[in-house]
Amino acid sequence: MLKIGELAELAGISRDALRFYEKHGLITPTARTDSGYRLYSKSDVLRISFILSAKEVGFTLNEIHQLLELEVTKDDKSCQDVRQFVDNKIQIVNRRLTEIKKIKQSLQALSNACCGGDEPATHCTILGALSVQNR
Amino acid sequence: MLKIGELAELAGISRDALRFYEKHGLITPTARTDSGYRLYSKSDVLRISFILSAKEVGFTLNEIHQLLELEVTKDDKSCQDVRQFVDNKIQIVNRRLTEIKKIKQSLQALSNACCGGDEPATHCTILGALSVQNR
DNA sequence: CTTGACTCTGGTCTATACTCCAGACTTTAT
DNA sequence: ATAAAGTCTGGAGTATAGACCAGAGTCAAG
Repeated sequence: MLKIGELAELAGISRDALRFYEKHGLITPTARTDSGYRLYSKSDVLRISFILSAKEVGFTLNEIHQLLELEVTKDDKSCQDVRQFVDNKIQIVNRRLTEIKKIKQSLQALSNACCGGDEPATHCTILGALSVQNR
Repeated sequence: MLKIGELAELAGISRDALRFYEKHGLITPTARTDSGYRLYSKSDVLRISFILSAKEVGFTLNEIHQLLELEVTKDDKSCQDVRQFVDNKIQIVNRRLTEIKKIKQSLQALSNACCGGDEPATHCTILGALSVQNR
């Protein structure tokens, strides 16, 4: 079991962030010491790693909270609810994936085009690189 | 040339957002009418579309501002500066690309696994789907 | 057994990215 | 020609995601 400082270092975030996530219901330490120190288990580590991934992808803490709360209880209703919610998120993710590939190409075009080459200067701004893409 | 409301609708954002971007130096309308109405050109539309893409990818308005300001003036110094800045952003983009693929797989696993199948209920939370991935 | 590092709760403060008025002017439709 | 819809500036308000601080308790090492 890890104390808050240890988990914070492992995850690369601050203790305050961990307490903040707890306050907003994203994670609860598996246990506490007698003196009240938070103790995090292995599955807490997995949970934090999911939270950070999802954040990186652009989900808000609120959305992440909802994702973590999702549970299919095997009846049809919960199933439909979950499926609809998740499929909606997948759409969002797909849109981001498209955008991120576009931006990546523009950045790479910019990085490649300008140094030492004899490309026209129009390639040498991000919008130049972008409009080259668009052709 | 488009008025602010027309561009806002085209881009799917609010007029206030457009004025906000302007206030923060991300875009300036190509012209104004005699009465002071903003007029946006085609290249303004491209610029807004870049801003929105970059936002979707998770860049802050500040970073986007820097990206839009980038200009290689063909001397070695500006070239090096730009290259370093851009390569750094590419790294960030690559990290996000990795994360987004992970999350997408988890979401898809969750969407597929739970409805109608006879998978164990452990697959039926996002963390269940995630730890299935990890195996 | 004390000193320094860590943790606790509760609270205030900050940056980012807008949204939402208010009051005045302009344009468009009937 | 007038009403409705759109635009202007300036300023206040809001949500999100923490950072930072104070005062008090806790733990580990010399």
